Amino acid sequence: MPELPEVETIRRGLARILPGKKIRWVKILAAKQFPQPAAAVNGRTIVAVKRKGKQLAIVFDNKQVLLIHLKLTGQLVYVPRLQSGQRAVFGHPIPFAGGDSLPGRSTRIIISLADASGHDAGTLFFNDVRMFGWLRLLSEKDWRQAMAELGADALSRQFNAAYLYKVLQSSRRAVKVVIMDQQKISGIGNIYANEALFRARIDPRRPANSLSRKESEKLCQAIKAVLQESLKMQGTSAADDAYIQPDGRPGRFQQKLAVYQRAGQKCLSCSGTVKRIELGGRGTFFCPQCQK
DNA sequence: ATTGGGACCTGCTCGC
DNA sequence: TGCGAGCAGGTCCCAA
Repeated sequence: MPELPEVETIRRGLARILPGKKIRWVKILAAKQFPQPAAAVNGRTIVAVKRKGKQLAIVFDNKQVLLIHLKLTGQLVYVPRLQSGQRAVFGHPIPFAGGDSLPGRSTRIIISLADASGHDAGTLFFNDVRMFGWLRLLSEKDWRQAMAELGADALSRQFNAAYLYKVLQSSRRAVKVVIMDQQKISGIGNIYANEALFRARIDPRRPANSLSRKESEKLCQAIKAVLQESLKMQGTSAADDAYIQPDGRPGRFQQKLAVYQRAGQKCLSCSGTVKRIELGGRGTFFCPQCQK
């Protein structure tokens, strides 16, 4: 599922492609996911692609913003210009896109692009098997307000040990649930919450306000480290995971996962076994021997 | 106020 | 072999 490293990888990919391009037309196949008239963005030129937490923002020349949340299975795949009638075919299958060509079974929105002179400049496909993701066209003001409602981005300078300690002190919910609360810290989802807590050797069930300053610092460093390492490997395309980059390639950080989806397997740092429990209704993986 | 649980969705896996 | 139940999970919404 796209979390901070995956969404940032997508942002970087799109930032190389989209700025300077213009929207020719938009085809909305799932109105629920983009409940505005497609014509609202026609003719707009893209000036930037931004991100906070797990949300992407395509900024237009008129300051309006197309805010995108991929939720669990959303994909943004860019296909360069094709001959008319030709379908995009990749050298490797695109998970959940309905095969190795686009549009696929799970394509929900198609955005046709043009270069500055109005010629076809490729197509952006929004695929989403489970249809939880969404796109919204917002004014700059509404976008800023939506971003202000998110907690500090986990890779920003604003998110540091002191910030995390303060957040943790404010709740006695399980520490894992709290670090996944997007209103407190944005960008951390189930994979990296599990991985960061393992690296920091902290039991995910502990009440957030039971962590010392020292433990908060350790956890903060673990969060930053795991997010940065994953980003270097273009994110995690785990089993059952729809995440791919805009060019269709998967990420590689799944090779580095220490606990996520490793229930029953040997802990990588002790003789124990990775255990799976449920916390806040979500699968939680940890090593009961290492994590206290 | 905080917290827990269901709803939203689809495709895949599993058991009968 | 075929079918239905169960499961996965980010976020929102409601209820206790």
